[in-house]
Amino acid sequence: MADGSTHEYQKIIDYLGGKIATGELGVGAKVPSENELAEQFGVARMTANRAVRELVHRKVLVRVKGAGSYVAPRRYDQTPVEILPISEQVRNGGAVYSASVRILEERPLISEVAESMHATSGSRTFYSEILHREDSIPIQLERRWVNPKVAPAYLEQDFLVETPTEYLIRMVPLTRVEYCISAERASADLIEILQLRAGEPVLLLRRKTWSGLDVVTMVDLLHPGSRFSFSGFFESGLAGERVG
Amino acid sequence: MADGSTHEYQKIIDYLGGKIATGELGVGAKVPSENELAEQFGVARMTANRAVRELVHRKVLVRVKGAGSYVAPRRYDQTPVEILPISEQVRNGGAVYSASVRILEERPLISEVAESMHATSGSRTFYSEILHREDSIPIQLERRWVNPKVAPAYLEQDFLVETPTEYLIRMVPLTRVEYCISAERASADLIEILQLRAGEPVLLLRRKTWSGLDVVTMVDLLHPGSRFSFSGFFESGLAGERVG
DNA sequence: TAGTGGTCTAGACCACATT
DNA sequence: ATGTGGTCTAGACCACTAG
Repeated sequence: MADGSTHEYQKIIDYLGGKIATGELGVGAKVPSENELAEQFGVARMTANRAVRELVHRKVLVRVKGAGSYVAPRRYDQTPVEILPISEQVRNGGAVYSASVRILEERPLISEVAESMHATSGSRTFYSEILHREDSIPIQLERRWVNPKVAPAYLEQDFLVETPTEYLIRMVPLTRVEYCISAERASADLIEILQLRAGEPVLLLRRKTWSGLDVVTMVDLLHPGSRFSFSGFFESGLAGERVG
Repeated sequence: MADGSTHEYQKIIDYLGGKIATGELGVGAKVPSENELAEQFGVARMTANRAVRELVHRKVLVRVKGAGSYVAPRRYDQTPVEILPISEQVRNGGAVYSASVRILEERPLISEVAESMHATSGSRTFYSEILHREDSIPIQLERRWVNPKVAPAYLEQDFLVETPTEYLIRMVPLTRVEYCISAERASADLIEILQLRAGEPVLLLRRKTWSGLDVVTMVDLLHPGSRFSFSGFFESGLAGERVG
C-alpha cells in the first residue's frame, strides 16, 4: 500500500510482479484467478484480466484456458542475439556436444574485471573456464566470473550436466543484461585452446548480467571466427502473419 | 457469427494493420477514433480500445491523450543487435560523421549473392558501396545489393543526406530481417579501404531484409575489429522498473 | 466546448479443464 | 458441476487537447 497513486491494474501487476521477483511465486506456481484477484483488490474482473493479460504479454505468466494462470519459466533469450545454451545450439545442428571444465575455483578479482563488475578489486569471486566442443572440435571458450553472494554454491556444481548459464538463471531472476560483440586478434593461449589457424580471428561476446542491483556474472564467450557466427531473424507481425 | 471465426478486436487489428501495411495509412496519419471504430464495427468502445491498445504495444500506433491515435514511424531497430543508422551512432558518441559513396551502379547479380536473394543469377540489381567515417577514420564499409523492383529510384538518391537504410525503410515496410554476425580475416582490399593494421580482423554484420515475399536488400556491414563492436542491453520490467 | 484517450464497472455468454 | 480464462457489452467518470 506504499503508493496508491497508480492505476488499479498497475497495482495488480506490481503485486504479482513483486511476488515473482522475490521468488515467493516460483516458476510454475499457480497465480490467483481473475475472480480472486478482482475480489482481493476490490475491482472488476475485467481490470484483473487486463493486469494478467499484460503480464502474459511480457512472458511473465502463461495462461491455460479453463485451468489457470502460472508463472512462466525464466527466459534466457533476453540478449538480442538470442543466446541459447551452447549445448543446445550444437545439438540443434545435429552435432555431438561435449565440454570440459578447465578451471573452477575461487579467485581474487583482477582490476579490469572488478571495474566491470562494480566491485572492489581483491574481493572474492568464483571463476570458471569451460571449453565447449562440437564433434570434438572447440567451438566456444567460456570464461566466467561469478558473484559469490548471488550463487554461493557455484563451485560445487557439475557443469557437464547443467551449463553455468542454465544454473544461474535457475538460481536468480535476471533483471538486466548488457552485451558486447567484437572481433579480436587471437592471443597465443587462445590459438592453442581453440585450435585456431594462423591469423584466424576470435568472435567475442561479453555479457554482464544483473539481478536487481547485484552483478550476477560476467562472461566472455570466445569463438573461433571461422567456425561460429551469431545469427537470427525478426518478423514484424502485421497483416498476413500472427505473432506467436 | 456469420462472418468468421476471429474475434472482434482481432478484426479491427487486421483492418488497421492492413491499411498501414499497404500504405493507405501512412506514417503520421490519424486513425479513426475509438468511438468511430466502435460504431464502424458495431462493437463496444472497450473492444475498439483493446484493438488500438495492442497496436500501440506493437509500436504500430502511437496515441496522444485528448488528441487521437496516429500511425507510428517505422522502426529500424528490428534487428536484435540494435541497428541505428551508423551516422547516428557516430554522432551519439560525440564524433564527426562523414561518408563517401564509392560505388553506386546497376550490376548483374553474382551467383553467391543471387542465392541469398532468391533471385536468378544475371538479373538486374542495384549495388552501392559506401564508406562511413568517424572523425575521418573509416568505421564501416557498407556493401549493399538492392532489389530494383522495390526501390526503382535507388540510384538517384543522395546517400550523403540520407543513408540507404533510412531511405529503404521510408520506401517500404519491412516484414522480416535476417542477420548474421561473424569475425573474418581481412582481405587485401579491405585492409586498404578500412585502413586496418596488420592482422586486424573484420567484424561483419550481414543483413537481409524482406517486405512481404520480396527481398528488399542484402547488405554487408564491415567494421574494423579494433574500432567497432555491437553492444546493447536488455532490461526485464518487473518490480522496481517501468518499461518505456 | 466538444472530442479524445485512459480507466473502470458489473454484469454476460462461451469453450475449456478439472473434479 | 464448478471454476477458469477469453471475450464482449453499455454504460460511466476523468484528464487532456483542440478549435
